[in-house]
Amino acid sequence: MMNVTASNVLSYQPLYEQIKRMLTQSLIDGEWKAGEMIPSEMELAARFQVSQGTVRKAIDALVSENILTRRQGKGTYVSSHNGEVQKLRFLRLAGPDGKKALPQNQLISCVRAKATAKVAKKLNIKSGSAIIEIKRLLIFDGRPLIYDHIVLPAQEFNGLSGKQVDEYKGSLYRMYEELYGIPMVGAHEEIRAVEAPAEVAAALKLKKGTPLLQIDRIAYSYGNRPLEWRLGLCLTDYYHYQADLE
Amino acid sequence: MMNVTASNVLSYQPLYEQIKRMLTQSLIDGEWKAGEMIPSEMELAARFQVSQGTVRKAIDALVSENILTRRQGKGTYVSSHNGEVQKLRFLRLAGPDGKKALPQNQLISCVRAKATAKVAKKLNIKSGSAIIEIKRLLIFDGRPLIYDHIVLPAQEFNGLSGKQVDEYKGSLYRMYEELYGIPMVGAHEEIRAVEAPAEVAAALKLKKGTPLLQIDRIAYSYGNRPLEWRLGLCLTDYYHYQADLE
DNA sequence: GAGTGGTCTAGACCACCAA
DNA sequence: TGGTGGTCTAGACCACTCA
Repeated sequence: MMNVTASNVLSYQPLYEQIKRMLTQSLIDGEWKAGEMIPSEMELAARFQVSQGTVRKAIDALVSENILTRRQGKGTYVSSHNGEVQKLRFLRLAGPDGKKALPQNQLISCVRAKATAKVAKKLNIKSGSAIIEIKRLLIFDGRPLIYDHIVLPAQEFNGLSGKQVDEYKGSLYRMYEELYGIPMVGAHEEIRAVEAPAEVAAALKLKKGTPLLQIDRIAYSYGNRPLEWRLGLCLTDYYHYQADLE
Repeated sequence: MMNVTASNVLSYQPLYEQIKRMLTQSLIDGEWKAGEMIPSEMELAARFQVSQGTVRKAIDALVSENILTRRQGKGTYVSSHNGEVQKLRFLRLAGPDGKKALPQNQLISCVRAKATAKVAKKLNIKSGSAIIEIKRLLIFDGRPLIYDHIVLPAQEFNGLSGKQVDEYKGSLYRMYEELYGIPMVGAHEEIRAVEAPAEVAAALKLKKGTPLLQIDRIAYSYGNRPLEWRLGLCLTDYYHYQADLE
């Protein structure tokens, strides 16, 4: 067994933290891809020369971050944006009944461009780097409610085209995963109330100046690596954004 | 030791779930109040006739819900809204730097009234029950940014007056805890973008119709008991609402 | 030094799933 | 039936706090 007490005092880290980091590294290296099963707890315990309980605690932490998913009797899997529930994982908009539903997707444009200083900062890339810009409408119950402006670093999403966006009706995160091997595991959102700009008002068929919910989102892959910036403008007359506090 | 396997198959619940429920009941019964230390893990293990590890797992669950707080070397405490960090627990509004700060509080009114059907439904009380209505401004960096309308069931907050609201500058949740023994442990929020009504626009010194973030919050005490309804209207030019997704 | 939470182990047994 | 995750135990030892 590993000698716990001998670890460097100045950089003391519990064993399960170290194992958590090693598991994360394996995910970054692509040893296990989204949707796949990882080795059993006993196998991992043998690999890392620790007890099953310690591996379990490391996995617990990753499960609570929605990075891994346990299925009793089957195994532990890499979380993906596939499946009915997972597909809506990052969607916080719900109807009057509090229920969420996958919207329809209507592509407006998908072009290559160069990153402005503002965008470069959001994506942690160099100003002027190649980016891909997507604009689209999201349609709930037949009503266009969200105008999305999405920016991706072109280097990681090489060859992405509007055709692909169309094919993956509405679920871009599933597309990132399946076509580019990039699973998004978290996001940070800043929310404001703004007046609808002319272009957006026209697309959503609203009067210019109508109040809209502006959701400024940066999405991250493993290791807090920002790989998508998204600015959504939402009409919140029928639908609303929901959050739970603890 | 308790016989785990003998528990009713139809209603099988892990031991630690049962213990979690018993701990929650003790909190509801007021055995331990906000800010107080609960018995040590060994003491609880002896009381419930289980191992320390099982008590630990029950406490883990309550800690992850922010209901209990561990302090290594000292003990496990009932979470409260006191203290610098805890005070801002339910505040999601942050400045341009992403930092949160406790706002100043300016009371507009505090009156007794009867619950309309809408309010009664939110607070799960009978229509026509006595309620307390508070209106106030929250002031960040000298700017009035939030117009709050707060409704409480009068039965649980007997004798609450504007004077008390003033004394607990801005931190109502601390007041609920200290004066009425009611710790809020969670909340559900619905967020929309709306036009400022005349009354609110005047109070915040804005043009009528300015887009504001409307935060409709129900706050809960132990056992998901709703005890506060709050409708906040926020100017989000300088500050923004922030959320993290996983 | 005594008491608390935090980590780790080894092993037993249960619940669930698939073949 | 065998493999997976899930629960529970008993005991050792570490890290932290405070008197």
